Amino acid sequence: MERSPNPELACPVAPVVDIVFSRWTTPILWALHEYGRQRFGELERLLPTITPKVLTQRLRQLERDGLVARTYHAEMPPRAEYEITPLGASLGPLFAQLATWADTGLPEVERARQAYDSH
Amino acid sequence: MERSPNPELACPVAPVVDIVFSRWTTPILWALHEYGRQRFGELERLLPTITPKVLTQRLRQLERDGLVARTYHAEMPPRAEYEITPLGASLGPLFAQLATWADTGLPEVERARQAYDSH
DNA sequence: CAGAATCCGCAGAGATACTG
DNA sequence: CAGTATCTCTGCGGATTCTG
Repeated sequence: MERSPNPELACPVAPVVDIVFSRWTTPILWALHEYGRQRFGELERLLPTITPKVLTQRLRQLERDGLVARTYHAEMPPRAEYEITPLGASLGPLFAQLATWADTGLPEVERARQAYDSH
Repeated sequence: MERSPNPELACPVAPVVDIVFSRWTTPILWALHEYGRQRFGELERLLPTITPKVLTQRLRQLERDGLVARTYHAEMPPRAEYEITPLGASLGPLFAQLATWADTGLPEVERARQAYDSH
């Protein structure tokens, strides 16, 4: 088995992380996956602490990466709707497994932290 | 089905992301998982672009979270070894599924980006 | 060798205000 | 309503230096 000189690049997980697990992307994808198609304002209400600027940035990134689809209606008032794409939905099992790991993993992490913090 | 007021907190994936997918954590875990127990300098060599300060920070975080174990030998010269814990190793299937998703997902993302960038 | 300490730059987040 | 336009500010991360 040959040693790769740079696991940072060889690590097959790293590129996915940049796409799927950057700031705010998982809560956005989760909201769209759970509650279906949402308007911009609805997403703002679902994610109370995000600012419109950042929400726009993340939605654009997700749209560019093909995980989210945007449909814009130039009515008055304007209407923009966001929904998850098949590619985005294909992350579902992954998120499910992540949630499953969290069930037992997070408590263990919490215990490890308390043990560590009390020297 | 009741609507949670804050998917950012309700999203069961979010807390895991902070622990597992913060900067440099996946390449480090990957390296320890692939190549087994490593000394500090060996990790530095495996991750050529990381600085010792950041490597130390991330290793401390991973140790505190119980994903990595550190054994220190106060010899001369000193020797510190890092290995993945059972908890850290329990992320293996997750990483495998992530890598599997990458096989088909990354090319699709790439196509989506090119389509988006050419308007 | 394995780090700690310090200084520094800057990308990205947040707050606020404005527009088609 | 669905964003943009500025501004500010924090925290990550890099570079450098020092030590047991």
